[in-house]
Amino acid sequence: MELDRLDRDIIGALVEDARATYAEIGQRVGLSASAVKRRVDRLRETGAITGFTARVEPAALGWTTEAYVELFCAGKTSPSEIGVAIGRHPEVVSACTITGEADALLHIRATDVRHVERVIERIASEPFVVRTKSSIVLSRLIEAPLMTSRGEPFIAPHNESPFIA
Amino acid sequence: MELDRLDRDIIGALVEDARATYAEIGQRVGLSASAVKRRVDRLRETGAITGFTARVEPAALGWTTEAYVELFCAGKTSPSEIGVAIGRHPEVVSACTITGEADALLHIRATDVRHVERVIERIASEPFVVRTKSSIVLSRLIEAPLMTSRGEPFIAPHNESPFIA
DNA sequence: TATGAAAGAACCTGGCC
DNA sequence: GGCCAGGTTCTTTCATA
Repeated sequence: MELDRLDRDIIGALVEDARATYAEIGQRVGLSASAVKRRVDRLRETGAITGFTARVEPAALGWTTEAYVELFCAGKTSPSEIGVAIGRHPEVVSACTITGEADALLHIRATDVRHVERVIERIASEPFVVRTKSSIVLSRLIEAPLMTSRGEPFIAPHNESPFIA
Repeated sequence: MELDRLDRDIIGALVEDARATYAEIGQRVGLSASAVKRRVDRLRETGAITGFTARVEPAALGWTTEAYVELFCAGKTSPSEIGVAIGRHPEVVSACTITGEADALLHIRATDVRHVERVIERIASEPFVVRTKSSIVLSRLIEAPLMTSRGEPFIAPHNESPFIA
C-alpha cells in the first residue's frame, strides 16, 4: 500500500499522541475531522497502524532492570523454533535472529539482577541453547520506537520522504 | 508512588488499546468511567503513564532493515556524552550503556543494508568511538514493549503482582 | 475516489454527593 | 468512588468536486 504525505503526517500526529482528536489532527495536517478519521480507519485496515498503546514508565511497574542476551544455538535450530520457545518467557520483550557469531539477541526486562539471572538460567535450559552471553543495561540513553530523542515522530529517514507517493 | 491492582488493570487496558473509552476500561476493571478518568489523570501526572502512541508497522513506512551496533569508546567517555552524540542520529531508535566488553549497544532502523552501512560509518566517525561491532537483524521474533507475544499486557512479572499496594 | 458539512449518538469532563 | 449535566467528540450520511 502507498502512503502519501497526509498519511505520514497523520501517523506522525498519532505517534506523538494517540489520543488526539480527529479535529486536532486535521488542523495539523490540513484536513477535516471526518477525512482524518477515514484515513486512520484505512491505515488500520491496511496494517500501517497496528494499534494504539500507552507509553509506560517500566520502573513505575517495578521493571527496574534490563539486559540483552546473545543466544548461541545448536546446529540447525530454526528461527521459528527459537521464537516459540522464547515467547514462553514473559520477561523477553524483544527478540530477533542476527548475523554474526550469536544466533539470536534477546532483550529482557526484570525486577532486579537476581531476576535477570533466573530468566537467563531458564532460557539457557532450553534444549537448543548451547550457551548465552549477557549484558546488563547500565543506563538507558535513548528509547524511541519510531520517535526521535527530540520527540519528533520518526516517520521518514533524514526528514526526507523517499516513500511518499 | 504506589500502584494498586486497579491502576495496573487500567494500565493494562490502555497498553492494549490506548483509544479505549473510559467506560470500556471501567467495565473491564470494575469502575465507573469518571473514576477511571481520575486514575488515568493521576497516572499521567505521576509519570507512570508517559503518553499514548500509535503502534506502527515500520516496513509500511519504508524501515525494512534493522541492526544492533556495539560501541567501543575511548577511555573515559561519559554515558551522557554518548547519549548526546548518538541522539543526533535519527536512525538510532534505542541506545544504552551496558556491562561487558562493549560500552554501549545501539538499535538502529534503516531503509536497507546500504543505509545501515552509512549510519554505522557516520557513528564510527564520532570522536570518542574507537570501534564498532554490528549485527544485522535477520528476522524479528518478538516485538512487545510491555506487551507479551501472546498479546497480553506485560504489567507484572509471572502474572504475580509484587508491587501491588 | 476523496473531501467537507451536518446531525444524532457516544463520550469526556468537572462539580457534587 | 458514583452520579449527573453540559460541552465536546465520534461516526455516519449526504452532497460535491
